[in-house]
Amino acid sequence: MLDEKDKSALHDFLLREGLKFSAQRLKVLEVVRRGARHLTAGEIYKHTQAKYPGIGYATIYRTLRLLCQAGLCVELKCEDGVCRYEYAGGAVHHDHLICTKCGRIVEVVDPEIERLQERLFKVNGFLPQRHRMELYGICNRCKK
Amino acid sequence: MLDEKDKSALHDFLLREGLKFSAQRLKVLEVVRRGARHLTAGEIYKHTQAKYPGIGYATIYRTLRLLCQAGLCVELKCEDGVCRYEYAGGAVHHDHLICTKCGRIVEVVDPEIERLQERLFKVNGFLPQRHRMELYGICNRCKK
DNA sequence: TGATATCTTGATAATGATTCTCAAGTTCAA
DNA sequence: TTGAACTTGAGAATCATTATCAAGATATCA
Ligand SMILES: [Zn+2]
Ligand SMILES: [Zn+2]
Ligand SMILES: [Zn+2]
Ligand SMILES: [Zn+2]
Repeated sequence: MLDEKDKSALHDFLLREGLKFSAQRLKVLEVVRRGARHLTAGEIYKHTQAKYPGIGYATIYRTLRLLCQAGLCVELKCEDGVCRYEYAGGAVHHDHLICTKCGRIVEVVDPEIERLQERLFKVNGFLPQRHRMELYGICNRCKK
Repeated sequence: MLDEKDKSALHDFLLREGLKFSAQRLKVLEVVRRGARHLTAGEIYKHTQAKYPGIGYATIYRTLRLLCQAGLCVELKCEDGVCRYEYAGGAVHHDHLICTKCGRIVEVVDPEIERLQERLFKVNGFLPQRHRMELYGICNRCKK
């Protein structure tokens, strides 16, 4: 169900941190890996229930945090106050273009913007860590 | 305490929307206008209490939403899940550079980035509405 | 292969920011 | 001045996320 690469990336991370492997953690990774992108914790909970009945909400949240630390997942704090998660194993950074009518999310990346962001960090004496850029507008389907 | 311009901008907005003027609304606007930038609703509540004892939390939240609609205030959804507000009467758009150690917030704007963002909207067939860009790093004071 | 120390889990309670409810108080156009 | 419509404050409700903790699973080492 899951690439060996993903599974061993999880294993390696757990070992490195002195943590333990579990079926639950693997199932959550599977859902994040195979499911749609930008799922909420609640959606991930439901999908994981199908593969592992009885799993609890707390485990979903704990595991998502773990996967983020392992670099296998990225958390996106949305304007509606709900976090969404997406698989990030070996994926490149990207930003989001979001339709305010239908909620459609398009992933974008502009190398020139990325470069200018780095410059902003430097000019202001900051050590760059990460950034978040969300562009809100109305998509072509909703413009009519 | 407040520019006539701010006061009448509030009045105009309320009139236009069929809403009513109140001392509470004026005081909240005053706090947002005169106080520090990027205050949380809780901080605005405390500051407003000093000027208008007895004001309730609900009124603070309701008024902040109103001021945002009126274009007098801008809401910033922060990573810690708490919203911060800043006066926006006639102010220009800006983005935020945030120190992950001390929480310091520097306001920045890069016209070139703004231009490229517009291009991203167009290229993807979106009608631009707004955007949010936050750069997270460690500021020079915290780098040591 | 056990014993065991440590980590993980699920149920549930707690948290904390924000929103809702509603009776009582205000505003303002007529 | 009057009254319909809007606001307010107190407290309850919401809702995503965290914390708690006893019971269960994992991995290490003899
Ligand atoms: Zn980017
Ligand atoms: Zn994405
Ligand atoms: Zn900008
Ligand atoms: Zn600002």
